[in-house]
Amino acid sequence: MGRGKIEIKRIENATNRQVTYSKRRTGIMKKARELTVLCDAQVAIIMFSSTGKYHEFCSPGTDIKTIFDRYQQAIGTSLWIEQYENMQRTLSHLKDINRGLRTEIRQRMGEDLDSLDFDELRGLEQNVDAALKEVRHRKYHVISTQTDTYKKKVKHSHEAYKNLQQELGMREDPAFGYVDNTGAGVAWDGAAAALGGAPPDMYAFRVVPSQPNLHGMAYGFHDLRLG
Amino acid sequence: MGRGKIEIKRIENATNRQVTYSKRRTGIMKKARELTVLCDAQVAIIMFSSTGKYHEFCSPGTDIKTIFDRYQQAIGTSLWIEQYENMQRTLSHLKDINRGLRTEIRQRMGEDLDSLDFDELRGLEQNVDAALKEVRHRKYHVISTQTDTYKKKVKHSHEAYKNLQQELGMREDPAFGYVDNTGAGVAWDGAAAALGGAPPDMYAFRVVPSQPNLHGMAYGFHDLRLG
DNA sequence: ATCTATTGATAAGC
DNA sequence: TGCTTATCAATAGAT
Repeated sequence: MGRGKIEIKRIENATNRQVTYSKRRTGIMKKARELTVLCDAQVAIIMFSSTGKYHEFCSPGTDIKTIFDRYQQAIGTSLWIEQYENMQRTLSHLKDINRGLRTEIRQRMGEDLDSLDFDELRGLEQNVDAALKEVRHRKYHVISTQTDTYKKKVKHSHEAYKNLQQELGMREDPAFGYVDNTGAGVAWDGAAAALGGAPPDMYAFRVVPSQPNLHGMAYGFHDLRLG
Repeated sequence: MGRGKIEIKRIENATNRQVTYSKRRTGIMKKARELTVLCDAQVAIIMFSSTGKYHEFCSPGTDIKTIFDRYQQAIGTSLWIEQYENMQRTLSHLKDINRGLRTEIRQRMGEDLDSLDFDELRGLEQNVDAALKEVRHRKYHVISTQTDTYKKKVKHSHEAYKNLQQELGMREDPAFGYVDNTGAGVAWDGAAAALGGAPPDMYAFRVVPSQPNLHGMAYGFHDLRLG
């Protein structure tokens, strides 16, 4: 229908293609509107041109989402609804788990114990007691390991210092009678400081007196509302 | 286009309407297909007849859901997608939180302590220690409350027993010289047993030697996978 | 955009 | 539904 018949295949000329798209798009929309009125039907059309522009048609009195939902239900594979409900289930399950975990943490902190009976309290006590031993053990392990490390570092530094001093003494021109002990001493102090401070403060490194944090949460305070 | 021009308004004759629906539907589908091929466009059409039957058209190489998603994104009011992504975010956030909570519980149980530095260990130790005191305190509270309760019950029972014995002694015919002390004694033992066992075992009621449970989870073991 | 020659769609009838 | 055909509508190509 036009000045000549055309083959139904992709129009290579981009301009021509765009023009034809516009004309025929209008035609389809009109047909859809007529169908809607004549036959009392519901029609939804979504179109994307090759240039990415979109156009839509929808029967009056409804909207595309409604028709799409109805379509999903009709076709049975209401993938989305199913997926949505699945997510909702997963979510509430996760929230339940979350609630339980927070309750357990509170109880491990010695709060909210009213709901526990004697056996549960006994179990909790034993468990927390065992945990305390573990934590202490680990703490002592860490502290002794660090102490050893620092001892070694200090020892090595001291040896390096003595070697340096010795070398300097050999290279120094005895005629000048001058040895830069001050400079060497400063270097030594600097090395010791860089290693985290020398004894007597060995156990005080990086100690913060306030509530310590773990994973961004302070032990002793938790936001126990549901996320 | 037909044997006569028709007005674009609802066709009252149902049969006629249905026939026209079929014919025009086919026409639109054909037009849509041609548009797809000629102009390299993506088209999705959903149609519902007045009788509720549905028909669809979709450009080859894609599907209606894809086009609808693209449409939702294009139009901006991607209500559904937004809601979906919101849920997805909430979900992964909850999962992260749960992961953190499980880690904290494990650490409160004395496990997975390697990642903690000295300060964190010190804070954890103090916290667990305080919690242990709380739990012990609560346990003693529960036990003393229960002990009092049982003492009272035992006392009441004993009084009831004495009253009963007295009443029996008054009603018993003294001529027979017989009082059923054995039976009363058995009754008394039964009452004591029903109350949870008599003293020296007062503290052993309902003690289960295995791992106690709390909220369906045993202290000392947790399913620490993500829900 | 607008204009037409031409093809395409379809109303009515069977 | 499917086929036919007279008629009207859509549109290809030019301007």
